[in-house]
Amino acid sequence: MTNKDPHNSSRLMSISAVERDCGLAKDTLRVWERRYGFPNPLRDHHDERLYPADQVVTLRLIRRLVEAGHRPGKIVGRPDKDLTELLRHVGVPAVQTIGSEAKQVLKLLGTYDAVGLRELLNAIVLRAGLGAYAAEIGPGLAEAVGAAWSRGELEIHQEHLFTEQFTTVLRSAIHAAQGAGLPRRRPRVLFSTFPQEPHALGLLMAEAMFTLEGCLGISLGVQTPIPEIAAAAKAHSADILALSFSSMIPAPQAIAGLTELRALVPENVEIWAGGTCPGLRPKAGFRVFRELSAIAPGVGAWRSRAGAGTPT
Amino acid sequence: MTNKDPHNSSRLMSISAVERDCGLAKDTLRVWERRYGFPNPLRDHHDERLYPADQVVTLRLIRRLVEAGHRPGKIVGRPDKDLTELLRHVGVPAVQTIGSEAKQVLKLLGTYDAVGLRELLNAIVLRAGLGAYAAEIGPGLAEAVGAAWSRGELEIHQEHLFTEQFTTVLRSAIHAAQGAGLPRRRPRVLFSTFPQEPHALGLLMAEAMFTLEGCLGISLGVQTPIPEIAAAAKAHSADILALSFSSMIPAPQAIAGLTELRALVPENVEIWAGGTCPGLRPKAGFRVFRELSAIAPGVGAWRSRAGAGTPT
DNA sequence: CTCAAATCTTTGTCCTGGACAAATACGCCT
DNA sequence: AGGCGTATTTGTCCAGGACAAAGATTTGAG
Repeated sequence: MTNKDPHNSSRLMSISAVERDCGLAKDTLRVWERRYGFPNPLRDHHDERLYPADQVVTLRLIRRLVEAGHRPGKIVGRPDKDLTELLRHVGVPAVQTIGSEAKQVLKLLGTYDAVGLRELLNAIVLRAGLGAYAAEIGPGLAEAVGAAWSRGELEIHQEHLFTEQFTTVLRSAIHAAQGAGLPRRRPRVLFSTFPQEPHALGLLMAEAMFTLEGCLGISLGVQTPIPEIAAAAKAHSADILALSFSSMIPAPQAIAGLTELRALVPENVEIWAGGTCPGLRPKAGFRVFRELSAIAPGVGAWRSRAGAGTPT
Repeated sequence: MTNKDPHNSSRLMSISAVERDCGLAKDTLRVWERRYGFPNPLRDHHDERLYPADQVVTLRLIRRLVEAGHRPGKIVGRPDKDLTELLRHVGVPAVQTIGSEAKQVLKLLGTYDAVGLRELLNAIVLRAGLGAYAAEIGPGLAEAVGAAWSRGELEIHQEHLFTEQFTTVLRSAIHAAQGAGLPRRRPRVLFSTFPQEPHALGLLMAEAMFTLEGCLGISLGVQTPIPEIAAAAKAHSADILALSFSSMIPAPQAIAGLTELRALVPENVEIWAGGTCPGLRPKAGFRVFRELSAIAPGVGAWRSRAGAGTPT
């Protein structure tokens, strides 16, 4: 067996370590090298790729740009300077409004202070409220952390740590909101993602927005096969199916899945899609929410449409 | 581009879907086919593999056996009957003592009832206590869920859902225990895993055990590079580094990592390894805990060794 | 008889280079 | 401007070979 990995040492990384670090498949790394001449790794004595640290950082920049909708052919091989310039124009521009919190988060991640981070996030959610935390501050902080990672200022496991703490705080805030005064009433909303989509963050943020509107929420977790989503919708007599997408799924596949789902559930069950999937357009049979803030009015509209909004 | 996936339909799965389902790398699936003649997928019009559902179930059985230490060469290609027979002899044998809870869990997973599952787990942790929940019931339930998955009675996303709910409940119980009366005192324990190890469950169960002993805990999350573990140990002046392993990491690599870590931290910092890594043996420089129940006496021994056990 | 060192076998990961369909961009027409 | 057909880009898959790490087995020493 040959378990290539320890090469994190001495600033040279094996292809599997780069795959873990950058989230780029080995096949993709190899085909980019063939096509664009980058990355350009060294080789060990048995011709296995060894990626220098600086190329890994460049790959991180590329990864972010591709996620934001840029095409590899246009950017792979360009110097870091160009890439950072392009990156300036992507992402949430509201970073300055949460600049001080973001700085604190990065500092806590730098000192491996998970507890401090959780306390900070808890303080933020208490001060700003669940809505702002989920819809504005959260995405802003995630953006800041992702940007720091792509600049090489953070390691991937620190981003994971942030996600974990952020998720924990958000989940418990949702839980608290569900238990609080406000009586729960329809729509009954079912949350999940398609099998190709492992990201839970967007889903959870959506869940927060629906919870604030007093909806009844049921989370299936991520990566549920489409037939099972339909089955669960029936079992729980859901009114709305909320599906979250990132750029992991290409838009046509998302649309195909949504259409398939549409055919499996009754007409009166609505399908709402959201997330950061470049090029996902609304079509007959489902709605697309590009902003979390659009959820609240959407729920209001649903309730007017549905009549009085029958309790439970 | 060619994003192979939707083939979950019609009971035929693409190689990438099987990889996700079974946790077996595409390369591994192909080389098993070449070497052992199994799996034996159909091909689509462009010679791409299409795995029938029954072969996928067999692959799940094989996956579990390999995880438990069996060698592929001895079991790949054997009929399901043999595999199920072998599986009877692996895993926690205490399943009957928690049979009724396990049955409830499987039922709740079957009806996609995440909330009910969380309530059940919460009830269990309150009744049985954190220690029994983390050290006995948890592993037993995880075992039961994994076994049901390998028998084809559960889909992989349902196992994920269980893990998520179990983790949430455990985390909040740990949190509650930390806040409760019992004053926290040394040893100060730092938790993490090596970069190749993404499983958080074992780590969290260990954290529960240490918390019950009144230790000061710091979790770095999973997949921390070794130099960063050492740096965090220094920054937090940890007394013990607790590392968790599953069969994702082969034993020699775990030992190499532990030895590397040993060289990076002062002599007086102890390194404790645990988890289900077949063939991980204690060596000079670090201890190996095969059972969670061994942690409590271990902490007691540490405190006697360290003198009175200085507070904070 | 126990344990460690040396030898043999098994096994997962990496390699090259080719292929193609899905995804996207572009140009055209209404 | 917006829908449709064509051209280009791009990620994933394939075959088949190679090898070192992991594990099993044998050998040798105390």
